[in-house]
Amino acid sequence: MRKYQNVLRQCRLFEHVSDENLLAMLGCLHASIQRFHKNQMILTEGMPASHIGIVLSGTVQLVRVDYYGNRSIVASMTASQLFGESFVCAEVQAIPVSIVAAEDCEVMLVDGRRIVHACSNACEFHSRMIFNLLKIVAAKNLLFNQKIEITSRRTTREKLMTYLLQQAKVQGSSFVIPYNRQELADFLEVDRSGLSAEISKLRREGVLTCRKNAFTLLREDAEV
Amino acid sequence: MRKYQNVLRQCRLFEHVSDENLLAMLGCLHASIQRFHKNQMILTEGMPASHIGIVLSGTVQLVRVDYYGNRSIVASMTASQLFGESFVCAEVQAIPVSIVAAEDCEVMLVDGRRIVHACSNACEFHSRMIFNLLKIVAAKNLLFNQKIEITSRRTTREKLMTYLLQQAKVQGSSFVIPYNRQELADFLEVDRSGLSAEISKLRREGVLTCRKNAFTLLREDAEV
DNA sequence: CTCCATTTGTTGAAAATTCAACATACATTT
DNA sequence: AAATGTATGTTGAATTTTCAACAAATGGAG
Repeated sequence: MRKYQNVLRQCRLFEHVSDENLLAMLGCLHASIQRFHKNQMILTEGMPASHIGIVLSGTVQLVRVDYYGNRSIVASMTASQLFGESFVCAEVQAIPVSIVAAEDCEVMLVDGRRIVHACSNACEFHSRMIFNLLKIVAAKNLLFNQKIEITSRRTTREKLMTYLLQQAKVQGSSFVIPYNRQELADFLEVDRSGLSAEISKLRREGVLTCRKNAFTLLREDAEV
Repeated sequence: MRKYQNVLRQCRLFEHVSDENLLAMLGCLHASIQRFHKNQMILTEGMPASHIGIVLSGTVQLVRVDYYGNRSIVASMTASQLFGESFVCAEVQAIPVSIVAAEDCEVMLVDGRRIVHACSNACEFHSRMIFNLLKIVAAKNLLFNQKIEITSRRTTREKLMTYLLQQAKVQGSSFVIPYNRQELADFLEVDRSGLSAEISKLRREGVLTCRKNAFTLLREDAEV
């Protein structure tokens, strides 16, 4: 566990928790560390919502695959970020999405019900964790809002620019995105080839430059 | 306040709170009741996130209007439901959406920071409310997931059917939706005329019947 | 370095959406 | 009952997306 202490300290779930207490809490939560290879399922749609995951290394994606096999990427999480917490907190029977390893990764799984339900050990950090969880889940809500802002746009160009401008707002006009072209298309909910064409067009128009996943916005005034 | 006790008792924010304590808490939260007419703004995009609203009567909508005036309805809330809580809990500077009265309505506004920040009165129900808030915010998260399931579909028909099947799952095959045609289009993020055309087509195909906002699904096996 | 597999870019045809304009239905008021 | 305003349905043209197929580029492995 010690090996992961730095990542865990970054995790907002343990904000304002001292290192020694952290280890005690992990025991209380039945924490276990697991490794997953790229494309492996971590949590599968339909499973009961019992565990909360903490990404220790690598990247995991929240994905939904419909009846026809169309993949849709809802969100992407990297080191120190949580997944599955909303399903546990809302006490759903079956989780409505899957969590997949986007690359080789390590995750810590904890028994979510030990957080949400009363802790029999009367663990004094229980309420601190609930408070932290509230902030985390609320922040996810904002992420969903951003995602809806994107998908509410009607054209591929508008969706792409809305996403890129969101990123530029946080990271500055040069930034790296966590998606390759196919993944970006699955996140923006558009056709990959159409997306590639649109990126080329924006490049020709001098709105942006990009090299793989690294984008630079040149004229942020460009009409979205 | 007494007049609204029934609605407030329904509100999950006050779950496991006795009536007498409820009144005390409302004082602690600086609760005020306000009336809004149809189409009036309750909270406007860009405002600081300070208040949590509880719908007492009528319907409010979470909307986003883009640069070109295209309206997008993110969600709709009725009596006893909360709005604005995620923005307060996530401590954002400016709220990213607006809250509008979809019809004449009454709402209770409470000072959200009094919930999220330490209560100086050491109010003993503070932690109970935080716990309730966690469940509410997590449940909203699931709603967003449903919304994304809808908007991730590519065609108007698929978006509509996804929404109707979601409703049928909860309410049974006959149900009333909280949207007129234009609002439904703004919620599904599609063109209104195209939506009308698709509804007519589904009607002709014998997949559903509808009268205004009341829908009945006839063949739920219909391919989405 | 070459080969192979994967990713990204390009293109044209088919399908679907959007847009605008109008027709019809519905509800309310005068 | 007529008139008015709003909501809903219909249609065709223009735009955009999707789909499929292929070309080009990239990145590792041997």
